[in-house]
Amino acid sequence: MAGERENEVPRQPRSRRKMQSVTMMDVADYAKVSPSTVSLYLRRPEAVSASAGSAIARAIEKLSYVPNLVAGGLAAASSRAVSIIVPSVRNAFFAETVAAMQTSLRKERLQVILGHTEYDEKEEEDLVRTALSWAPAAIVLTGLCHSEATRRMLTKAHVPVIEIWELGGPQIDAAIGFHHDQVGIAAAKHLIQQGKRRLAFLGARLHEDRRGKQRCDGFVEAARQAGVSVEIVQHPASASAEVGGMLLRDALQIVPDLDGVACSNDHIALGALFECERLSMSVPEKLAIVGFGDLSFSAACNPPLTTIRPSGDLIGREAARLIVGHMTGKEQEQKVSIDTRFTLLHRRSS
Amino acid sequence: MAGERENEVPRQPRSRRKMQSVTMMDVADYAKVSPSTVSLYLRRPEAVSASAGSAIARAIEKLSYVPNLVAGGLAAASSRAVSIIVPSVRNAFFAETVAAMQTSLRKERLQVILGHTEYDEKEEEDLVRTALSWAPAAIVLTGLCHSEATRRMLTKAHVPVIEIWELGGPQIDAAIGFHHDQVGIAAAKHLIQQGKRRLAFLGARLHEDRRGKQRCDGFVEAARQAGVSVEIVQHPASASAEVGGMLLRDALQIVPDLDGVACSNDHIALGALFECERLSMSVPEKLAIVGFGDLSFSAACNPPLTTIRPSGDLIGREAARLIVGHMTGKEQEQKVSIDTRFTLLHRRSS
DNA sequence: TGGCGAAATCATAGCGCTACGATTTTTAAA
DNA sequence: TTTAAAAATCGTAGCGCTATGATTTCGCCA
Repeated sequence: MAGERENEVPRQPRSRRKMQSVTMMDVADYAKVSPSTVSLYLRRPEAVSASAGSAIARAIEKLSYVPNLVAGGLAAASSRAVSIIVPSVRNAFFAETVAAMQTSLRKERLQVILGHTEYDEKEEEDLVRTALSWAPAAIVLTGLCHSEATRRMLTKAHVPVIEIWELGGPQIDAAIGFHHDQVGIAAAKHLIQQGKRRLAFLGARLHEDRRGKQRCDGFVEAARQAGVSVEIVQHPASASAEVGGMLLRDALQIVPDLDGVACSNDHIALGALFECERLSMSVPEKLAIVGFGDLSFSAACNPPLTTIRPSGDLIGREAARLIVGHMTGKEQEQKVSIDTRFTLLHRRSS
Repeated sequence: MAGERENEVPRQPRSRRKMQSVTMMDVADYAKVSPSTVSLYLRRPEAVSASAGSAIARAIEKLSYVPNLVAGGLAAASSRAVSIIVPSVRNAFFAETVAAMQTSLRKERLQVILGHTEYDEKEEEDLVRTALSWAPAAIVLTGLCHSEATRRMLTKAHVPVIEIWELGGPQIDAAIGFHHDQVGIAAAKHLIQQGKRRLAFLGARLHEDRRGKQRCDGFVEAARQAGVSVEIVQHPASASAEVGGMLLRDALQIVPDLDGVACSNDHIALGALFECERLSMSVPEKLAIVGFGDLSFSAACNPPLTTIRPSGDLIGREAARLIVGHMTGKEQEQKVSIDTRFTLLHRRSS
């Protein structure tokens, strides 16, 4: 890195690896203040006099100083990083939340460190362990279900933990999300209200997708309570339009006079819609379809898809708000839980 | 945190904030070796004798020691973090790459730090600045176009830089991706081969989406060279099925006897497909449609969508490979460029 | 048994910054 | 003016770890 070894001294006592060429010390020298003042200025500009402030600002500009957050994190015993652990960013729901969080956190100069569990509890445990070694300002996890070891590490570490996208179970610190069983209930009630009486839930990967399963359970429960026939048709693969088509075919085999389906998400619903088209089954007359997610294509289908929209971005923004509140000491409450709700969008597929 | 202040000394010289309760020192004491040996064991287990190794392993297990990567990063002048800056993770393409990278990097115990530019060059500059203050092992950027300040910072910082998802321009260090103009050319050639002679390119947000624009340009150029009529129809909003429908209507207004369209991505193509359905326009007989991306729904549409598949995951894996190679010193080459190619999937929409 | 090179281990000096407590300067009240 | 209180600034001891070079231990042959 820095080429500082070729000088006249026959042998230097120690050749140190340097991280950066210009440090806070250099800025302090240039601005004729002490390093502490520079540090203070960087963290709480309002605590420094206007004259010192502008001198420091000029020095930073002149030397193009970039603070070393790693050193800062070590000294402060907490880094300006937030660790977010989601099942997968390929999933549009989580991508939306991650994007919203990152946007909100950036304003507070917090960085997002990302990890994917791929729906594996052991992987999550590992990711949490690594996350902790970064001494993050907060850790964000998906869902309320974690291994015992994960919970133990988190409670021992004294890091604020936020669990997102699920509500209604034992939470570690804060939780932000909604009740997935209520989504299922809303879908069932809606279909029944539309006069449908032979229902099915089309689900992908329900053995791994806890929240999908909750929606399914809510749906089945509500249908049963209303005295309406209901079946669960599922497939172990992850959700896609192809799987949706297959599931609808399977469902029609089991319940030939099927007249309403709820799907674990809009990918499945879209596939079901395409399958109806292929089978010349009129939607919603012969079969009503309700999805989940309100994905990018949902409003543009033929017919437009009735779906339930969660607010993934709101979850992200609220999580960021909580983290920032916690850091600034405003938010004292630990065990908050925020219900971000969901909306049923009644479009023409039902 | 650590409760070490209640001892007999009337007043301690300094109350220090502690990051963690059990440090490498504790492990060393427990295992009866020096801290250096523990550090060595953690970084290169094979350099430590079997007896010392197992003693250390036992100590780590017993004390449930979690190494502090922040301290490690400071001491080593480079952290085990890789900063990835993409326009948006909501975009399925980048989500796929990010996911693949994170999976590959995890095996080498490298963390992903994520940032979104939202297609804003100034934002990118800011993100790069912050990224640098983490002293990452590498920085991954999207595309080859960056502000002058960004380039300056990066070259000055001596960090390996990898630019992804674009090839064919001046690159900083390594670049991994493909030539987008060739995608456009492939789409045009394909449509012409199918006997189509009145073409249009349906594009969303082409003013911001550089790579979409490149595909568009390639398409138009190839069509012109073949002596085939071609129009560009665009919309400033970001890609969605709704915009796709609108664009197709616009296109038909401009070119009533339109017989082939290429779309800036599959969202647009899907919208066009739906619009055809509404207009009772047979696909591919009256109108052939080619998309880009091979998104989750593309194979399941009616008719299945002909599209061009980039390999987003391969880009991610290759990037990870390069980074790891660089860290271990295997990969010496700087200015490599890796062409990950693309595939035209001829399905029934053309 | 001695001696030598290789392997294993160690002691130490920071990496760049922040928080603490102390000191200096400024402000306002007496 | 004096003086207390408030505001601004400073000096410094680590935060926990790694890289370096030095030292010790080991394996092996003469």
